[in-house]
Amino acid sequence: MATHSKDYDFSSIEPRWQSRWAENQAFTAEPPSPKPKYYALDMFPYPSGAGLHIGHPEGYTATDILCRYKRARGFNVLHPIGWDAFGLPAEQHAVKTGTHPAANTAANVGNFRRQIKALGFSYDWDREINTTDPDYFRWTQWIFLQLFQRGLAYVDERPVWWCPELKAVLANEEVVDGRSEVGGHPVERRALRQWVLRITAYAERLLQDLDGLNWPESTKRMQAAWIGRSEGAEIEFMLEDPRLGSLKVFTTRPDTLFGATYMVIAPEHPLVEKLTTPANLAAVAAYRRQAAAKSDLERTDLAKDKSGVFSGSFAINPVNGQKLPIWIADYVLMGYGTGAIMAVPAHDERDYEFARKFDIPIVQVIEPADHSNNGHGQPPLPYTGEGNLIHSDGYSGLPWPEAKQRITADLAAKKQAKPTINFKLRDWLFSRQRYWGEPIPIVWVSQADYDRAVAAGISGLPPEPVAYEADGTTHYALPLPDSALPLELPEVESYQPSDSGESPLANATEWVDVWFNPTTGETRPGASPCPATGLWLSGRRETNTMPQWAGSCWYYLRYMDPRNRTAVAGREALDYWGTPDIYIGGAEHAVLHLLYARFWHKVLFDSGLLPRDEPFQRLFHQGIILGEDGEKMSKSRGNVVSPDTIIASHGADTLRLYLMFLGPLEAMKPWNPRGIEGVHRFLLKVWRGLIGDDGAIHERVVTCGGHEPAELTRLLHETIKKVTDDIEGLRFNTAISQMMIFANALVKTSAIDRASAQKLVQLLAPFAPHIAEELWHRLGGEGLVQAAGWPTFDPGLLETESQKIVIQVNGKRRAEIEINKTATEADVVAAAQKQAAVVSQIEGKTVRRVIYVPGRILNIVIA
RNA sequence: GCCCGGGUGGCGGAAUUGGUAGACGCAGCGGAUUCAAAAUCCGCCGCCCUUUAAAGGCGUGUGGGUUCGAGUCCCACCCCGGGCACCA
Repeated sequence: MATHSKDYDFSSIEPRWQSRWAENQAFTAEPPSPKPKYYALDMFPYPSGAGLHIGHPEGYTATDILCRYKRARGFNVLHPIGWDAFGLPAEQHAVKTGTHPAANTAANVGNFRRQIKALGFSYDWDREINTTDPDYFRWTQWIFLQLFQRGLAYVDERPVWWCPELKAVLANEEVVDGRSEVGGHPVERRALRQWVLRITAYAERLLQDLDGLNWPESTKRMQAAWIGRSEGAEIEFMLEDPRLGSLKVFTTRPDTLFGATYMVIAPEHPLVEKLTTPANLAAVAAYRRQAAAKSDLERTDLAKDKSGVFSGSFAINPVNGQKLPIWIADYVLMGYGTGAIMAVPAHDERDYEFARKFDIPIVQVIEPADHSNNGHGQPPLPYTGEGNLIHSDGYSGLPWPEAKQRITADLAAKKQAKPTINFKLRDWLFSRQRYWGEPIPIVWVSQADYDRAVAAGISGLPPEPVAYEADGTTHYALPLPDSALPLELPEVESYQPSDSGESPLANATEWVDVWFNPTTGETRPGASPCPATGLWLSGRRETNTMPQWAGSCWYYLRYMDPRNRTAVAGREALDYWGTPDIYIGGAEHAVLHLLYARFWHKVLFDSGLLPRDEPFQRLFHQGIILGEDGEKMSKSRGNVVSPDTIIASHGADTLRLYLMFLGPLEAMKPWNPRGIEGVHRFLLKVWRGLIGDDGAIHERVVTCGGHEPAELTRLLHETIKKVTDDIEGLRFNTAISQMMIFANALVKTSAIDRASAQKLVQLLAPFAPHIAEELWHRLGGEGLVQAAGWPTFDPGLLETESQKIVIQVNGKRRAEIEINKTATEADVVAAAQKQAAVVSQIEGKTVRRVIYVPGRILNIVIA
């Protein structure tokens, strides 16, 4: 079955073994069994037209090494791949060419598949999935309906990013610095009806559960910061004019309440109109118009320069009855807390800046605790550090955390405050006005029809109806029953969104306007007469589609049981495979994808569908591979390296090895085209160390024992230990170094036992599987190398009788001695004192101290 | 501005709990082989002083500190990369 090449001919060896693996179904995951399982997950790619980027095989090689290693160790391995194939680039291509995005997507997937197969990854191709496949997105839609039913999906008018150039609505994450992420076109704000998922309901758990995860700390911190939990209190301020009621603010610093000198409400705050006195009407109106015109970008970018107007009204400070002027300013955001604050300029940088600009009094109420000791006057304001209260009747002298508790409790007793927790995390804007996404399986009906559906007892309804108002009528959301899934995309004439921003689906009137039977999910064209029998409602389909995140929120579940027709995945598969044992992918998904997937997973866990409440126990980010010039690879820079080129010139094994040898997996590292020769030479060295010029086994490989030098045996066992430890720790670069060291010894040795040679090949197999299979076969190995198990090392062989001790004088290395392991400190000192270099250093000096670290170092300290 | 991560030869990078800095590889230099070249093999390869060698001095971004001993720990600073950015 091996090739007949005499020298290392990767171009014939690699395809040969790839087809052999396919024929043998070598990487097909076994059904659930008592065998231990190992599930390694790659972030599946978006199949772009550009083909595989060198960064893809970096992470994929890492998981492949782990999987091949685990298979050798007897694990039942699940190593799947698929395609995250909905998305904007395919849609834009469709708009441009008029061809269906599915055609383009299929072509790209074909290209990606070819490239990935050429790298020899041990994927279970029977489990390949594609998010655009109706058999797949049927379950994406099903999960959406679970969210809907649990009251976690609702509709709302939301200002969204509209890009006139792309004629598309963009999500926040697709807008960078006021421009579209794709193409860099300017964007503006528009209010549109949107689906929103209530991820904030899970904020607390999403934050709490980060604790137990084996993730990069930086990623956990980023998620925690994104969720942004902050503890404080909502405090109610009565308005000076009691007819106007009260104003609620959120603050994390109730202890500074005596320092409040004004209030601020956001320009969008509902009380703005009531609070504005006639004299200020014009100024306020002008300011609101100005604020509304500002994009979020401008609002944050011009952050340095505070702006605002006085409303003319006052609020009453609940602790001291003082009158506080109420300002309107856009540095307060309507979307957070109550959209109103109490401003304490002495202890908040933003309030300080504002107060200085508008000449508002600044009252200090906290002083540093050690202030009285240093006696150097007041701290510079604004002072945001720790300290004790001053100028706060009844609380002065208290440390601030205690004052915070007491003031909150005292006001709470009077029903003027309540302890509150706020999150920065916002609900997830879940709809897109696009064609190439999962249709949202919802039909809109009138209130009367909704009531009829309720009366008919249809299932899947949320606790509260989801509805919106337009043109004076209210529309109610009815879910498609499971039996009507998948809801497929209709054919459309144009993929171009309308200028109004509605999805291209809105133009598919036959699909959109229907007679809908909420019990069976059946529909009939709306233009035809209402069917005579059964419950038929006049409905309009939802025309928004889901964002690209949807399909990737749960794909790791589908891999466990990808052809299941009746569930996301069968219970047995879910219980056996659990969740991935490792998930490797780029750090660019640190927040959004990983947070959204955690959210969905928790919802499904709450539905009793999943055995565990976190999807990714262990997460690892591979680093970015930069171009030769140290810059990010990009077409425009012309520094892109294609895997195809390298495979053609050096082979997949060399590419895999080199990607791992570049540096630590997590590091950002530049591509050096000359470095690849080094690892290629290493493979050649292994080949020539084991295979003679005639293509037969090299004469140094002996079958009868006793000829292999003990040194080589010891090095082999050191190598087994090092490679094993390094694979477990994802330190592939140093594992390869160690194999190189062994290869250097191999070509110098006169003899190596065949069993030792086979062990070397087994160690190499996860990294460079093709050459390893070939050598394994030529060395007489049975079957595939992965079936041969994993070599173990003999700790006894790693022991030596003598040891090297470094001799230092005053901490500087002066000599080293080789001495028996049984030597005592006195023996070592005596031996050291015979060393010429030591003698010349200590001659005529007094030895003050001797430090001996057994087996390592002897330090002689002299005066 | 705030929060992380990182600065080690010409280059990518190694270095247990603080214990020989520079493993492995690239590039470079010298040699062997060759008519010649490629490939391959052998040797050298942090910097400085020294004709050479021996010996020595200096070296992990900068400046201090702790320690018998610091790439590793502490303090201050500089530079690079990433994230967040009026969230009260």
